[in-house]
Amino acid sequence: MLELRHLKYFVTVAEELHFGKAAARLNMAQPPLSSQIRQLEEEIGVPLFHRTKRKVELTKEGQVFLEKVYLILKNLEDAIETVRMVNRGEIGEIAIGFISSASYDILPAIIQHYRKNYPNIHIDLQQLTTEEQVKALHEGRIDVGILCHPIENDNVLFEVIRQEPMVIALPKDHPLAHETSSINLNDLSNDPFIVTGRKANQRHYDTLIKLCYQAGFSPKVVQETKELSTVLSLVSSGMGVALVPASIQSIFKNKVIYRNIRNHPYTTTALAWKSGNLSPTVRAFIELVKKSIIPLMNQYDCE
Amino acid sequence: MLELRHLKYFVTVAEELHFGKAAARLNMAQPPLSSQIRQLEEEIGVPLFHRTKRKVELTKEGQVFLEKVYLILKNLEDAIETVRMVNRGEIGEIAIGFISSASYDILPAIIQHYRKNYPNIHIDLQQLTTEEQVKALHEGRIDVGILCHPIENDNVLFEVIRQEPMVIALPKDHPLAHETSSINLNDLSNDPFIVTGRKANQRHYDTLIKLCYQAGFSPKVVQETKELSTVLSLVSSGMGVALVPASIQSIFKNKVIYRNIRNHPYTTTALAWKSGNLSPTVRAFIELVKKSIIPLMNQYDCE
DNA sequence: TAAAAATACTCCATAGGTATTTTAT
DNA sequence: ATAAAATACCTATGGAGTATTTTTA
Repeated sequence: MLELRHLKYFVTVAEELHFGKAAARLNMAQPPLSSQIRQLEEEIGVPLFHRTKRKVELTKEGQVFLEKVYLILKNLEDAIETVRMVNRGEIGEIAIGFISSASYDILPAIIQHYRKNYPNIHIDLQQLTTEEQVKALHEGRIDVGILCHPIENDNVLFEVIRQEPMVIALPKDHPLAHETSSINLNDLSNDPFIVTGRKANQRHYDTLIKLCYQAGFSPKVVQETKELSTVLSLVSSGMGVALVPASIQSIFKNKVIYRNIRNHPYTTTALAWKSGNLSPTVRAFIELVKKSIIPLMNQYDCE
Repeated sequence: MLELRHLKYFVTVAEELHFGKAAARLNMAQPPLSSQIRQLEEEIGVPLFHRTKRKVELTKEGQVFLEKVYLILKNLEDAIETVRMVNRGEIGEIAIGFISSASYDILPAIIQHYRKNYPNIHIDLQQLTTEEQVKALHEGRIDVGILCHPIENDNVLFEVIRQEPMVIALPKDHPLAHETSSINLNDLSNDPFIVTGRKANQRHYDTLIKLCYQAGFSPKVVQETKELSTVLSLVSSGMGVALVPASIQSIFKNKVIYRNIRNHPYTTTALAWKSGNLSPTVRAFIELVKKSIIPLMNQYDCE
């Protein structure tokens, strides 16, 4: 039976054109090398060397075979190296889902770090709500999700990336805009609220309703938008107030006033993935987020 | 040590996704197959299958490896098939030298037969004198030569292709043109002779001189040309007579009269090649000429 | 006659077999 | 309960070693 051994021995003898020297290079004795080469020639049914007792040379067939075998052995080495890179998560592709609120600091931080460490992975980014991400994870449309915790789903594992306070965004001319202490939500019971769309982001809407309910009132929603940045844009125009995660404060800083809330409600962002066998790419991504991103995200204190 | 065995077993298991069935297809028992696959995984340092006791599936790495291994095994098969074709002389190239007088019937017959049997061999044709061919054979510029026998050279082997009479070409209005019996060369002792160039074809020139000398006169050479066809063209114009091989009679038949010579001088065309190791292409060419061409060339009787 | 491949033989590593166990469904 | 992979252990083929012969330049 033809084996790689035969091909490697053949290449060495073809390079040395001397069975003794070739055997030395292969760290073996000359007779078994001769026998393996003879076996190779019988296997493919073609003489590869002209031998006399004095000198060895390649036949025409041997010359042709040598070129081909070089390539084959090279391809095999490359294949193994490629597979090892795949194994280390260094080549491949990853589809990442994220909620819009992650796009202001968590997502850029992750992408920047990840691309630096794994430059040959193709990244497919998809902005999706938390619920859409859970579905997409199951259907394999995304490999990992950056979403709102908690999620009520077995088969999905997660790691909390960050807990951050919810804050109130106020127009500059709002009566509460210049207080220094944190405010009570029920101070806003008569204010119009701007929210990200009920349909587009059920969870955010539900959170607002729940917090206001706990504060003893039902919020007056005047406008729904799709993007969080649009919410803030409308707040800055004086249309109303909004409940937003603290990390958004970096943006619209000079047009909108952000105020902490008395009882410190918070929101949790997590990295999620489907339980079961992870591809090396996904495993490496999760490890990198755990090791490099989560430590960076401890800027808010939420007890 | 990684062997082809491992790759073939891997492909089979990857196709069946079932160690038992794969082992059956490979005509072996399941445990050694499992052990060989495990060995492969350890060798390249990467898991290729997710195994439970109940089902087997390819890892991401395994999927990538499978594609590459398919190609590698295919390339190896192709390489072996190519080498076998080289061995049968079915692919390659051959450089053939030939004397101009062979180009009228021997060469076309050989090329036609050869191309029909070996359509994938590239043929390089070089018109050369006999002496040039002997040199070219030694220098490896041609693989075989079609030339004038005899040749005084060891290291060159040959096979006679054809012996043919030398005949005299006469203009239509020559006094001897309408005799039916063969003529004596010395009947032409006063005729002007046209020859292929002394420099271009020393051997042909020498033959003429020798035959005339034996007939008791020295020929009067009025013109030298490079090509045999030019000689005949000049004969037809009435410029003189010429000594030519009989096989040329098919050409210029209606413009020139050909007459046999009393004592039947003849010329011998042979196939020649360098002694030593022949490439399969050359070996096959020589065999084909011996078997198919030489029998066709027995149209002249030269005893 | 000297260098190098082939031959003759010996040995042991390991590919592959058989019997059995483990485990997931 | 059953199917399928893993484990344990055994066998024997053949790859590789040593000693020697053959050959030709």
